[in-house]
Amino acid sequence: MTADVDYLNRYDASRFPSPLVTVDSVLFTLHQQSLCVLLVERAAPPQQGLWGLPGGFIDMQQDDGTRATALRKLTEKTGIVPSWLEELGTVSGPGRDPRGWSLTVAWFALIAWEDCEPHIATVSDARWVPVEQLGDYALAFDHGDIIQMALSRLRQKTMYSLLPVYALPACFTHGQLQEATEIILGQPIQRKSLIRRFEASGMFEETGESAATGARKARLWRRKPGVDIHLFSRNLLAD
Amino acid sequence: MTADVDYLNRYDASRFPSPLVTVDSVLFTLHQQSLCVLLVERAAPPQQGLWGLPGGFIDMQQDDGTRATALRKLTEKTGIVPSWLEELGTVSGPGRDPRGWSLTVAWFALIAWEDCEPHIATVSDARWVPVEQLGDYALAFDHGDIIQMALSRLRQKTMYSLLPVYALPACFTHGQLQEATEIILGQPIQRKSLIRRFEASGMFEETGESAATGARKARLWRRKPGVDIHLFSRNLLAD
DNA sequence: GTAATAGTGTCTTTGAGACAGTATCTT
DNA sequence: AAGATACTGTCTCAAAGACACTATTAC
Repeated sequence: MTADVDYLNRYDASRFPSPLVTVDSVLFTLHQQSLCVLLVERAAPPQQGLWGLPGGFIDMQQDDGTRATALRKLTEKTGIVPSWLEELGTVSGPGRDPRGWSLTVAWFALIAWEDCEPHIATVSDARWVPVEQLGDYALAFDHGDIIQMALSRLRQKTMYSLLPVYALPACFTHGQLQEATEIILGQPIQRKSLIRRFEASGMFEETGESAATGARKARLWRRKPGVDIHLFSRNLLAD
Repeated sequence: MTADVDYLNRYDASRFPSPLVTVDSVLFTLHQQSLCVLLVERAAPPQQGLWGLPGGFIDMQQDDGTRATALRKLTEKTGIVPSWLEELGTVSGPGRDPRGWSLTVAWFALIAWEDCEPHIATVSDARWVPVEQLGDYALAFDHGDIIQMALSRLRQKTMYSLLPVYALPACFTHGQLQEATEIILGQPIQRKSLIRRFEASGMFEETGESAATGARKARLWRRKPGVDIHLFSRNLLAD
């Protein structure tokens, strides 16, 4: 290892050509019965004026990993920290960015509409787009593909976990979770199955409060602090 | 988009500091009742002499993505193309490589021992290490963590797919698949459950041949050409 | 024949799907 | 009381777990 000292003294990273590295996030939320993605209008070239994912370059001074980069960019746009953030994967190649060989680390996030709505309304270059309307937008680079990757991951994971809770406010009812799950999957699910899983997951506790969202008051629940997401060994909608 | 032309003429990637980008692979195989990982002795600094994952820098002339980089490096070491290769994720940060802020795209691969054994024997700086013996090796960077990520992904995926077939030769018996699965999971599984899945997957066809691996001859199977891996909606060993 | 591995039959168990039934709230 | 939503009970169904059983080969 002492050989390293010598080597590192002579090492100059800038001598080696290296790909352009960016970090982009697919941030989902639920609003008005629709699954929405946050898009940002590109203010500078390349592809100025097109819509794309929130993201950008790594700040090597500040960021201690690409998760930090993703969080920093998302917080700039939404004003809050997403309650779920996981790595989706990378896309790379010589042709996807006109500036040259590039690599993007894509992240995938969920947020409650209620939590960020006040802030996002003030940002004119960011917009929540329902997934069904994505076709109306000219998307930059391969961001359309990345969004499709994220969508399929979101739907897959919804089948074997209660991921949709991360798109709900801190306190919520069974009915809200069912609605969120159905919007994400695009089809109705059995309430009974959902509640069975809800109990079995051990992820939640009652607040004691109840909410009058419908005719009868519904109990309110919250995530137990510090409890990890539970993965089920069977899928919902397994046919 | 015409604004891009001007912009790109003036664009010089080397003006921006960028992280060190590498691609590393965790290549698994099965040998003598053990799950093994391919390790390579580092021939040059940093961390010369330590053992690490096969990998290296992207060749921006040749590689059309990090998958190509991973394949190129694996083929150099093993002489063959792995039958399974998927992206594991990235690790990044300022402290993991002494040369500075770095990012590694990690890939995860499976190969049949029989297919690469002749070649690997001739390469003195590469070695198959049974996972139980990883503790005996001083591993470079955070390669130990990456191997653990790969191991848990491999085991997880083995629970809801027949991934272990990719660690078998082109023709194999039910018994070999069961053995492979049990080695990977580290515990016995029900042969009946495995065969039920095997049939249901639609991934395989009989060769017509049979092999005398044990007392009674066993039928030989192969993967149907062009058929994708089947994902089950329930896990094996769900307790 | 025996021993050993290959392969099948079938009962149990688990958890999702379906849906009827009861409870509680607003009007 | 009526109507709506919240919640429960319970039957069916699909696939895994368990394990006994039969089949084929080597010796």
